[in-house]
Amino acid sequence: MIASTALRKRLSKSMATLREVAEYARVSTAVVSRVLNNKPGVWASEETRQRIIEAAELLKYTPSASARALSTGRAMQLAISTADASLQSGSPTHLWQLLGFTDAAGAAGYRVVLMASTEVQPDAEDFESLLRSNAVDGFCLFAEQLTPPVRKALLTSGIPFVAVGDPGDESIPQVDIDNFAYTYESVKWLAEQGHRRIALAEFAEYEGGGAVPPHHAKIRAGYRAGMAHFCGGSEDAWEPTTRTKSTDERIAYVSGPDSPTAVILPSLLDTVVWEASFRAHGIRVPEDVTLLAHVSSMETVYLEPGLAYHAHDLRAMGHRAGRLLLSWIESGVSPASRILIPADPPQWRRLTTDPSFSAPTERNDQ
Amino acid sequence: MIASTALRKRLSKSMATLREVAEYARVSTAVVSRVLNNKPGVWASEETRQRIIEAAELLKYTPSASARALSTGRAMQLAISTADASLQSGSPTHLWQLLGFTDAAGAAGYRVVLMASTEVQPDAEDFESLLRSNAVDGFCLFAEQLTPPVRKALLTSGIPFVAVGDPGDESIPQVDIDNFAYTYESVKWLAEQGHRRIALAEFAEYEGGGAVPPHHAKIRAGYRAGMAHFCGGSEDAWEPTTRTKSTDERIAYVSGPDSPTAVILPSLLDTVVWEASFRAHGIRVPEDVTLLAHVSSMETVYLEPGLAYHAHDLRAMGHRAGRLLLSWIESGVSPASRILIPADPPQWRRLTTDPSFSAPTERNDQ
DNA sequence: CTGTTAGCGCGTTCAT
DNA sequence: ATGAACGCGCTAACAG
Repeated sequence: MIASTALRKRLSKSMATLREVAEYARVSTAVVSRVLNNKPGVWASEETRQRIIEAAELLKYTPSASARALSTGRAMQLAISTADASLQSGSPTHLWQLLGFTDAAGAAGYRVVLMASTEVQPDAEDFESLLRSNAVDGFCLFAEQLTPPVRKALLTSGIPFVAVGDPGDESIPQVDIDNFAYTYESVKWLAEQGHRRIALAEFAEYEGGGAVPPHHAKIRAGYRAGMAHFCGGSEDAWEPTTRTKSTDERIAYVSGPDSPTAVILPSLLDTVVWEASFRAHGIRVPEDVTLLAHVSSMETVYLEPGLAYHAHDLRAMGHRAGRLLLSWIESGVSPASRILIPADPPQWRRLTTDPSFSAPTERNDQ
Repeated sequence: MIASTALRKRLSKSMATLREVAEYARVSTAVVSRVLNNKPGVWASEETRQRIIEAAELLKYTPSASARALSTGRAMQLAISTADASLQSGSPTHLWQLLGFTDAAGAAGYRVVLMASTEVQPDAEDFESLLRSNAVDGFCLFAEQLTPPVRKALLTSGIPFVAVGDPGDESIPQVDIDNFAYTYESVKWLAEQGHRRIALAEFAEYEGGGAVPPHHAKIRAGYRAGMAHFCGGSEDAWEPTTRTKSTDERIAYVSGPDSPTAVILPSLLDTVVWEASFRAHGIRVPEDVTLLAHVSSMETVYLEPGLAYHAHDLRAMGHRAGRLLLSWIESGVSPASRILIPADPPQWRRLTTDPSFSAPTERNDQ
């Protein structure tokens, strides 16, 4: 086949093989392999050792990934599925987790392969066939992807995998934000600012039939625990949703005499929308209403001055997931652990060109 | 080594090899390979052919990626670098392009590997070593990543690659939005709505020393051409920047007697910010000022009713880039082409719960 | 301690 | 039309 022949020629021109290095250094391939891989028990004459290293450098030797994979049975590759609703919709949240995961993999010499999919739910068969092809050594999944069939396929195959987020099953290796403590601390901080009537605005995707996602349950639990401890309890009306509300409804939430004086919001976009609604109607932020944004630490720069924020590091989260997965792969035994990432303490977004601004009762302790 | 032994055992239990399929079907491995790969010149007795296929299915045979790669010299993998400022900052724009690229790769049987990096500028050595390791057959880069050293490394190596966006060099294979026509059409549409004084608000990252990015130059050229053709020219003051302006400055832009009556905005976030500024100061959108948002087609759902938008399909763009790269890989010859993706026609965002809203002088022709 | 050799699983010539 | 044999590049077992 012509293409094949041409290919080989091109490759043999630019690629240095282990054999070539060995010939150049006048030793056998085995020694080269052992020296370059730092195998123990090689007190090779320090002189030949240098000769080998120099030869490899001179010839720009790079081991063939496929040959090594074939020989060792390890592809040195990790897979991550894109069959996720948030990711498909462009969520930076998942992108940061993905990047953090990739960092961890790269630092350990692993590559990350993206599993193609336009679906929002993964197909178990995709995992199985990729697994059988021996192209990857482990999987990373976002929590929502861990449907019963996928979970079963992964567990029975014995392949290492890790979940990012809260899959609602503590027995599988996972890394998540500590959502309970996170929201609890948000409430605590707002209480320290003098607030007692604090609202928690959440997404409402699951309204109308869907089940409450596990991480939302934890957020609510943390909120209620905080309210009970620091504010003498809360009311159901203080848990509005973010997406079903119009500007008028948002205004109404904070206008009554017993209405909340602070609102915890779950995303940057919601924060911008709520803030716009308030400012457009003469409600001052933070003087009249304090908005506490739950955001990623990468997003804080986009927050308007006068907002409070409580940030978590999603990239670190993905990184941690990668390391957990790698520990499984390299030890061969499932860590069976559940890692919760703590958040930084809440803060005010102070940077402003308006020198008259000052956040009320500033506090910034650990 | 214990781990290695355990590994082999696990693999041999769950993986079916070509040899096993051959033994099960009582033929030689060569025939199995030919039949399963649909090689021409195989009028194998239709009966054995069936036997082979059934055997493969029964044993859940999946070819070993590394073995095939080693044998054919093709890894069936494409690489995409993450060393990009926008991507690192969480840009959904690049994420969609990435997903589109992954779609195209997956459809052709290729996997996509993510090159790890926390940097915003890629290192040429990363590409070269990955290339030498024979782990990928081609590269996809975002335009900003194509710095001189990287470009040189790729060109001299002869490895197939493609740029997404505008690298400012038409000789290399690339896929981009047709930014000239895009902005030209935006102006045309606004002119059709009755506007004559139209502003173009851009990012200002390159102000203060940086060079004007190639795609911004095209956007401006399209804007000016459109203004010259449909509005009798434009003024320099109608090209403000989006990030350096405060609310007051934005208000000022549209408040004078000769100020713009329409503003073209480059992103969803800017759109939200400008709109909030206007509404907060009693400037009605779109009655007083029309805002035309340049967004991705995936984002239109987030636009407030009353905004105009002009969307492009970033996912399709990434897809097209993937196909271009694949054509290079499979033909062996550089396509040396430059593909420009057209945008959909501008539209009003009409969906609203407020029945009193109606966009002025609606037009929606192709 | 080092060199020789046998695979890893697949694609592909060469005989038949 | 089909089977036997070789090689891709590397690692790991076995000799020396």
